[in-house]
Amino acid sequence: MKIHNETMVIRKSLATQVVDILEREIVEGVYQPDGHLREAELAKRFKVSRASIREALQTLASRGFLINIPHHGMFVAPIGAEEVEEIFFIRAHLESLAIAEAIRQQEPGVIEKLEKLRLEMEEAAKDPDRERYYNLNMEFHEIFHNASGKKMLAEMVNNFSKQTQRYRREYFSTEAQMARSLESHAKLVKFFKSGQADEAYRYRKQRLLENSRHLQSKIKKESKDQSNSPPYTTREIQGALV
Amino acid sequence: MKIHNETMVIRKSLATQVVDILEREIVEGVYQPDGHLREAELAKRFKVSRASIREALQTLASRGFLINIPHHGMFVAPIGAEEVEEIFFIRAHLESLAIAEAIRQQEPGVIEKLEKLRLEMEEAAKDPDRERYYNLNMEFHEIFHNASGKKMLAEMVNNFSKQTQRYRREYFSTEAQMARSLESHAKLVKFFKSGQADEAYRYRKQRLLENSRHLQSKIKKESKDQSNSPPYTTREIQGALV
DNA sequence: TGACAATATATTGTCGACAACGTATAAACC
DNA sequence: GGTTTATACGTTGTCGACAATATATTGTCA
Repeated sequence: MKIHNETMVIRKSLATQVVDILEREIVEGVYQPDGHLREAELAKRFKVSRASIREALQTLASRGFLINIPHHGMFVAPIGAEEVEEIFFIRAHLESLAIAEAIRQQEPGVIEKLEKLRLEMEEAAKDPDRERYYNLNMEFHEIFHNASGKKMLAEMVNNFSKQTQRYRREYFSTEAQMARSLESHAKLVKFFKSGQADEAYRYRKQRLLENSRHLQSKIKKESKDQSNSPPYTTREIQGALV
Repeated sequence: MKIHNETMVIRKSLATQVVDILEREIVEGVYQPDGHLREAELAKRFKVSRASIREALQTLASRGFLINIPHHGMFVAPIGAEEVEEIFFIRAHLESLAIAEAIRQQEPGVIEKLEKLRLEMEEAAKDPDRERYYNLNMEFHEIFHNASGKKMLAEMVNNFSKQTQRYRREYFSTEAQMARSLESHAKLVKFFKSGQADEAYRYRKQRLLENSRHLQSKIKKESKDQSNSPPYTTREIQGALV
């Protein structure tokens, strides 16, 4: 049997490519919360049709990065204190679940990858190279979640992580926080080695709920400083938001 | 101040209308698992352009009802034993969470609605009117979840419910099962009244995990009877599915 | 001048047509 | 006859244009 399609590489659709770029830019803060992503503008920038842009925007909306207001377009999802609380609340339960499952699974090769990443993170912390630490941290957790063997669960958890990423970015700002993060990873790796799934579950949940409280107080303080008014004010739109 | 937009009703986009119809049809089994939803066909049926159809299909895919295979289209998500297990696993944790939160919230008016629905369900069980019971059951749980005050959580849980709906349809087939369901609702209402959030959490989780096992064995038995081969067999597509 | 109506502008919503891709069928070659 | 190459077909992917909608601007009248 001959494989006549030698590329074997699935050519990504234009919409998918746009999604990848925009998602990263939203996470990195290039687009501010409540920012309006105009279709025509993006079509010109990426040199694709508005159809592809619309498809990309819809995908991002379904992932929670954008919100669609009919006849007004897509806006970067503004995450207030309440939303952060809710997202972290869900994360706290799902992510700890994924971790516990991964430990029960004991998929071969995982522990080595985690240990390797953990060591690299220690180096990055010493430097200190925050950007590198940040990326390694993401990778560490994604590998952990994927090792749960539950695809949907891992995908959901990874997506939630990305959503809160823009707020967590500033989390690793102080070295004390990085130290706490390192300790956390060491504990998780230890739990993995010894197969202590339940302990890891409780530990991770606890940590995430702590992070949630930490971030909430931070956001509340910020929003007090600059009481930002919503960009849309008409009665109809307000109604749509409810 | 005059409201010059007297409709005040948000005119739904064509895509949204199509979504509503197709989602129900998928849940009701009009479209079989692995069934191919052709854009041109649907466009002709609904008398709208393919653009609107594509948007609708993408939405349904993001909700987990369809899977997109590039250059081959959208197919009704086939849920095997593994997927059922995973969905129920996630549901067991998230739904019990929503219920516990709703009980902690004690939003006024909720308990009356739940009690009213529960009594109607008892009637439907006596009849027995399975269709009515089924719809009341859905409403009961949606109200419960929404009362959690956590919008995302409620939305996620409700969506998962719908996804497993096509398998649960046959669940209320015997009267013994309906009786167990009734008992479960009575317990949940009791927990709500007495504010026993933690008890409700444990109870609901337990029940869902039981349902999961029950359904899995059923599905496994079915698939043994009719070993259905996948509708797509080429190497490329198989690769895309991984 | 102030309220209301009419117009202009910007943006999303919808459409039909063509291009690209993958598969099945038919033709050509040994 | 069996294998390879070429062709035709069906379906999704992409595009540019037009329609519908909401807001902002201008014009009109008291």
